[in-house]
Amino acid sequence: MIPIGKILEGKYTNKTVTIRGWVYRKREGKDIIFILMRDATGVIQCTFRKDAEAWEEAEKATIESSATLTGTVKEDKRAPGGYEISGENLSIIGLAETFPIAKDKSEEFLRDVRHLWLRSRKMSLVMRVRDEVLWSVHECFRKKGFVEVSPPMFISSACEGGSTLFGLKYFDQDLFLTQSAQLYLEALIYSLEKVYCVAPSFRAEKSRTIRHLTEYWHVEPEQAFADVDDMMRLEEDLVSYVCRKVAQKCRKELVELGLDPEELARVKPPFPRVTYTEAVERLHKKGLRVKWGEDFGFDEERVLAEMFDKPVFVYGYPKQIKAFYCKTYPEKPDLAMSADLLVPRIGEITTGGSRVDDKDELIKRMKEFGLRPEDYEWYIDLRRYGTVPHAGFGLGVERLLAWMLKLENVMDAIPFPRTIRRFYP
RNA sequence: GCCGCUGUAGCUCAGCCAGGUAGAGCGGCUGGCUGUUAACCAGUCGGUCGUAGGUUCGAAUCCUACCGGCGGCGCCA
Repeated sequence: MIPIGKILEGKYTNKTVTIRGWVYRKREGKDIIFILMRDATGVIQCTFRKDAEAWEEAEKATIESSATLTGTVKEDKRAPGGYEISGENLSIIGLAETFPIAKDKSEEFLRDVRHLWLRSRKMSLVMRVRDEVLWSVHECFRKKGFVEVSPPMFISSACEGGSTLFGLKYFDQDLFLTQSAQLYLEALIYSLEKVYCVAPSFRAEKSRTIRHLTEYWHVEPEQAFADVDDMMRLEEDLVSYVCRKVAQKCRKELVELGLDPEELARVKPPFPRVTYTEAVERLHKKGLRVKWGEDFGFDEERVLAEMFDKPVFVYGYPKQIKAFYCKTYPEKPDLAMSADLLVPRIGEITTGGSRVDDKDELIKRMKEFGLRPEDYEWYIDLRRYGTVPHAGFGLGVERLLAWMLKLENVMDAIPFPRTIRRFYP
């Protein structure tokens, strides 16, 4: 059994091969049938003459039927890809009914039949790049001495506000699905110091945008004895590493998706860094009306991101617009040691920073945010027994991928997207 | 949560503003075709016009409610 990709590399010219895969296209003439076969490695044209033994079987084959095919490889400029197989034998494995996806298709329909649309060139290319993104994330953390850990998905109290959690019945208790592993990662740094996870996060935000999923994959590192500046360095290293690896290893995929690998290869540290206060000033110069102390909306993020040719960090936010666990600068107690990484079109792809490491400060901040410290006893314990300064961040995998591949929607960066409106298939 | 757009054949859409017998292309099927490139040519099959009410002699078209989908804002990764 020969992978089609190997044949297209010219390694089997004039040899008899057997391939297996699915019928990608079919065109019938009076005395000749063209069947384009695809497998995981590529697409190749196969011809069947009327006098061939396989003619009848070739006539029967329908789009997306699975089959085994034997024939002789020939170099032929008329064939897409430059090579074709002169078909001698064809054996249909699973005869396909009329495939619902044809020439005309809408985004809506393709999402209704996502289980079938995953077979398309576009989706398979994106899935290959996604694989490389995840692999290179693991590689990068491993090289830096981080230990991969597995956080829980069921949680008993909110990581942040609480209004955006999915609730569920857990036997006779009310529990939630996690929206971040952060609090659990914080517990693990006391033994492992540098940890990370790649896990799903669930958010019940009723967002209707091209950058929101209710279930998304979250890369979250947490590091002891580190602060927000260490995190920004880690983030730019990670994002650059991933971009470089994808540019190297997914060159073909990028080109077929209509992208320039060099553009990704140019994403290198350092990324520009802008303080919140500077960002407000820059936005004022652009004519946007933002008041110091207010969080940026998507319009502001977009304008900021488009000022630079690389992802940009915005750091030093007013503490009231950041989460309760965000540490503040000792010399500027109104500013959070927190940074967001912004990219054009998608907006935030990461948020992170230093965490509050003092027990009394943590309890005070919880109360300010209307949280009940008794719900977080275990988390407060982490500050009771050998607390250390520490920091971490969260990266949205689908947002990263959507930015890297210029996808129209984060839904196309995951095989089976879940949004407020869509959970089938 | 607020706002906008949208729903007509398996798929993509026209018809709706100005009410009067349901249309095209693609796909399917049948036939034709000198090697096609999402082939081409001819014929043919295919629809409770999202659902339920209402107005009207008459509703895909006007009105109301509901349902599905897409997007913008807010919220966030």
